[in-house]
Amino acid sequence: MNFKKDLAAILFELLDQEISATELELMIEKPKNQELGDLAFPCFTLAKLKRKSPNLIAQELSEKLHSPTFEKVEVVGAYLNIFLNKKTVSEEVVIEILQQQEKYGALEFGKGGQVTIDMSSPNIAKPFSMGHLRSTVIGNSIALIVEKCGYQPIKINHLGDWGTQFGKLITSYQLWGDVEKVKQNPIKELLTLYIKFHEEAETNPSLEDQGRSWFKKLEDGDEQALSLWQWFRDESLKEFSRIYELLNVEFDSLAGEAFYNDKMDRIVQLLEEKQLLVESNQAQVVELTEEQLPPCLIKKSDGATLYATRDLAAALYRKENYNFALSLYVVGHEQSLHFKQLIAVLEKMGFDWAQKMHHIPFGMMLKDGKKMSTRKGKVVLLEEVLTESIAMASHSIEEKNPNLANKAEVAKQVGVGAVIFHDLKNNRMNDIEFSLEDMLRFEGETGPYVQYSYARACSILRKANWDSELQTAAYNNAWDKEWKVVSVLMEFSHSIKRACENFDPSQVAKYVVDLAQAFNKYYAEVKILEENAEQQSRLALVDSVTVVLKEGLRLLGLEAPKEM
RNA sequence: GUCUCAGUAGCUCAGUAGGAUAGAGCAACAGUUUCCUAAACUGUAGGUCGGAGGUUCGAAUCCUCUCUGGGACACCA
Repeated sequence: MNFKKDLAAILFELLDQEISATELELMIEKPKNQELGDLAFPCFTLAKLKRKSPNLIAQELSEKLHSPTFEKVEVVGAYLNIFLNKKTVSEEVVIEILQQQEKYGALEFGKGGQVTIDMSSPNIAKPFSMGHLRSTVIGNSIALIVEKCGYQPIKINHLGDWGTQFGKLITSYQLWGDVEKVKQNPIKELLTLYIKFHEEAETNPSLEDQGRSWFKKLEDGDEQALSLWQWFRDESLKEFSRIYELLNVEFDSLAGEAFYNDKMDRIVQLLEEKQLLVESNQAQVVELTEEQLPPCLIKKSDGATLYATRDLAAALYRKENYNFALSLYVVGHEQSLHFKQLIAVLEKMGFDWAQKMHHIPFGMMLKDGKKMSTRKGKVVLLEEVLTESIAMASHSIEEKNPNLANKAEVAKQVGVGAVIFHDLKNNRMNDIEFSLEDMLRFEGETGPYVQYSYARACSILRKANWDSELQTAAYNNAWDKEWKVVSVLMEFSHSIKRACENFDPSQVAKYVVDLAQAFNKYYAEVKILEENAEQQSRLALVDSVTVVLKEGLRLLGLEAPKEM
């Protein structure tokens, strides 16, 4: 069902095989405006080759261009505009969707390859902020998209569960902590203790030493330190899992920073063997002057390891355990330099698979135009936002559909959907100014809008007692009013491909909005349930819209309630 | 200072392996429900694509310079 390819093959012959079909296929474009046609072929570049005016070439080609799938061919200036046969194509598309169901749009180019995705990665004992939301939601959608393209995704939550802050936290807990309080509200209480530590440390610098010494004990395997650390970790994870459940995100691995503690010596040793380690200001670094990057710090002057060391160990571990085809890191753009260095060091070590690693950066969540900081307490908590959004969805339901059966469940799906969609609909690199108002908007280009479109379509099928098994109903209309919808339906796979190639879920988000818009227009214009000869074909179209909307939403991590 | 990302309608953004008259949503204004869920649909208005050069049949898109804003740049992650 690749009409571009068909057209390219025909043009290849008509142009005396002077330009390859693949090249021609790349030249074919979609007209800006559907009234101009479904496919367009600009003839400007042919002018030199054929030594004729482009307009004349277009004219000549149009006279020779014939195919049963083309309804007509028009010439506008140097453009060859092709109109597809609406009836043939529409029936083909609709039947394909109804037969393939949720498999529609799937691709195979990733067949079998494993893709590790480093995502979410919140810090233990700290609140799950809006910043972590981005990594979680983008990573989750990329996992789903990559899977749709044949890969096997492995979602890794690289937890921030190690570091000097745990020494500080243990110190603070020993001095002012309370078991019950922590159990009741772990993250909030641990954060309070962490903040208190910093406040007290300003007047009592010896606390810093205590913190360091507790972290040393932790590293040395001190039982008391270790059990406290384990406890903090467990309690934090319990709380995170509540959020992950709301977001409907699961992980294949929770191997965080602590997991790599015993795997770093090997990296340092390897670097030494390859003579890449250089001493600089008492620290051990890998020089990256040829790569025009600042040196990468491997060991501090006191011999302790660093972030980069840990990530090197993690990269190697992932290669050896998953033998990834791609290794993705969904981490904020602030860390771009770090990942450039990381990949450069691995390449220097002779690991050609370093090229399979990709940093997937994204813009920041800003508050008043500035980065949000945990210290100033100016951090927005994701859970509060989600709760608020669900409440708002609930309110809308009471207003618009009070007789709905499972209100609470639907409110959750819609409320959470609004938040996720808001994050995914734009290019990842854009910074987002935090605005509850924008996030909880349910009209226009939003998650709820798409979900609503889906619910409407489902409602029609329900009213019609549509039997989805009837995949070959009589299709007998002109497919004129439905053409816009059909032409969007057939673009699904293309949007998935783009999303996968660029690791960009917004491609799918935009697609799903396009489809919802086309459907809503159709819905307003045509009375679908009208009982006439063409009713069955309209219902088949509506059914195929529900299939694609639902699958598109799924790829973004949103649910699709049948009623709302 | 170096590197990096961004600058398109009042606001939020699409569009960037060069193509036709630069598109949506929100907000504003005017409409649409005896009829399939109005979380919808229709219409009006809104633009020096930050600026200046260049490349060419053609530039929001590519190159150079420049202005503005965000971010990163050695012992945090």
